[in-house]
Amino acid sequence: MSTVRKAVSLLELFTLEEPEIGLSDLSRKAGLDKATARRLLMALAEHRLVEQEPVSRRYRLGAGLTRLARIRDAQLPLLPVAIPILRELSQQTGETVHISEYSAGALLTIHVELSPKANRVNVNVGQILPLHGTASGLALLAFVREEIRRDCLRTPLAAFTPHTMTDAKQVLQAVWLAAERGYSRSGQGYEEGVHSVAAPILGSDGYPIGTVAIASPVSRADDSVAAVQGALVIEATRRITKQLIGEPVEPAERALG
Amino acid sequence: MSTVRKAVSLLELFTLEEPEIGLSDLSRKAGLDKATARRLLMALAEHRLVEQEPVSRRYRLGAGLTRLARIRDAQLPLLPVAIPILRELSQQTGETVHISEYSAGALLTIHVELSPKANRVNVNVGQILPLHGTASGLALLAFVREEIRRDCLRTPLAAFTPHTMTDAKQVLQAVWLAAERGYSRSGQGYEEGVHSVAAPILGSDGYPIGTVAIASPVSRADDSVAAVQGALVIEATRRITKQLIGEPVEPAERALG
DNA sequence: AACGGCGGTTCAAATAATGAACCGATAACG
DNA sequence: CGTTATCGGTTCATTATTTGAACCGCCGTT
Repeated sequence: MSTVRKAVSLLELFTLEEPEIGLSDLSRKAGLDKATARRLLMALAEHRLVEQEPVSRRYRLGAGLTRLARIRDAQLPLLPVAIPILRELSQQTGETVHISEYSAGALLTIHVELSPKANRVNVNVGQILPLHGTASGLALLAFVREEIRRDCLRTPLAAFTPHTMTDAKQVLQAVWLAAERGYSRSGQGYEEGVHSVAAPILGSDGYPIGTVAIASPVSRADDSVAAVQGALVIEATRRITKQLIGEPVEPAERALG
Repeated sequence: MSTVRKAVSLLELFTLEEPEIGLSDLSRKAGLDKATARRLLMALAEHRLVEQEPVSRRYRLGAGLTRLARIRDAQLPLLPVAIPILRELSQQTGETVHISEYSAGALLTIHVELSPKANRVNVNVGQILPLHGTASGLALLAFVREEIRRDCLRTPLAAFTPHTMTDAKQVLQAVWLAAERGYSRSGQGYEEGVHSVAAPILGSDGYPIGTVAIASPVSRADDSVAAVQGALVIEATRRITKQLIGEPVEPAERALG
């Protein structure tokens, strides 16, 4: 494993639940020697990607990350634009709504608006979603470049639940349906008991840069609910796309059977 | 130079002005071989710290940074709390206001509210401020732990303008004055023609975690203006501190002559 | 006082990083 | 329309960096 990968994997040990970690703990969790972990941390600290709490001597993520993230967000300010729209969508539907960003062949969940209901779907920020097993993934596949879709479906498809579609043909059917309707649907393909509906956010080139999904307990989902949610999620993503680009964007391509 | 440092220095080449850079360009700017730069970028991309624009093949900062920054900000949510207060402060004074975070022995500027006036001070997000040459630095030094202050003033002090105080005794005088008044003042210590007034934001332990500064053209600054700005910047930092911690915080220590 | 865990350091051995030369593709030029 | 330059990307023998077991001093517990 390259040194850089090890260093970054150290960064990824910090979570919302555990934002400060000591050296020994950190090295154990990363599977690295203490000396190695320390050298990597020092290098990261030099650029403020981590910092050390002076009294406890524990490490935490550094201010440099805030800075870099702001540079990125200035270029592609997804969250500030999307969050109010997601909140509204969550209120309209009473369900958990999450937004994911497409990056390096996968979807990364970057924000969640939780349903106020006691029986709700919980989604974590930072979660990586498989393209073939989630509504978000299907919505993305329905509008990406043909080549990316092919690459994704060529590799063997992992099963996350007994309901996961692992046959490429089957997935393609769902993708075609999503391309036609404008929204995708997935029942328990990634997590048991979770039903989702999703639509893509388009970039200025007409290809998806991410997705928005509404996740409900299966007990509250049926065809008519899905149709309503589908229409709402399409509207939400259109609004986000429009605000992001400054004008409505048409999909550059649609998966067609 | 360690591999990690090289990798991070690649990240730091991306700026608001140039958020997308090609491989050759990137390797030249970093002073690295093209092959080396590429390997580093691949490692970073694997963790989504950078991503590659599929068509132009140029690189840009990745979504993983947004995610990590959100974890950090959840722990220390300076900006969301501070920005509205900074904006107000900028409107009250008509001057440029900036906030910096203390990390690893230096101040990093994390947000700027620019003055609406034509003749204004421009400050860039991401800029690192020297502790002895800026009002922000002096405000910090006035309230940090004795040991940090000593360490800072022991090393030779760089001169950024003919006005920079490079004598530790002289700097200490300014620090003492700042500790007494609650705000610091610096005239052209870092940039010609810039006058600044600053105060510290305190963490729950009573030590500064950052500073807020009001930067004016020297032509608009005199003793009475500075006194007014000083009172305003103290009030702003107190409000930020209070919102951050949940209650007012008294300084743990003051530099005293 | 003995113990165990912490953060941090050392240095010979082992492994990973390096970069000059190369490839094919694309854009610019006379 | 060939020539040239630059792009992103790759290769592999050479080289320099990373590695980790053992060590330190420190602190709180037993």
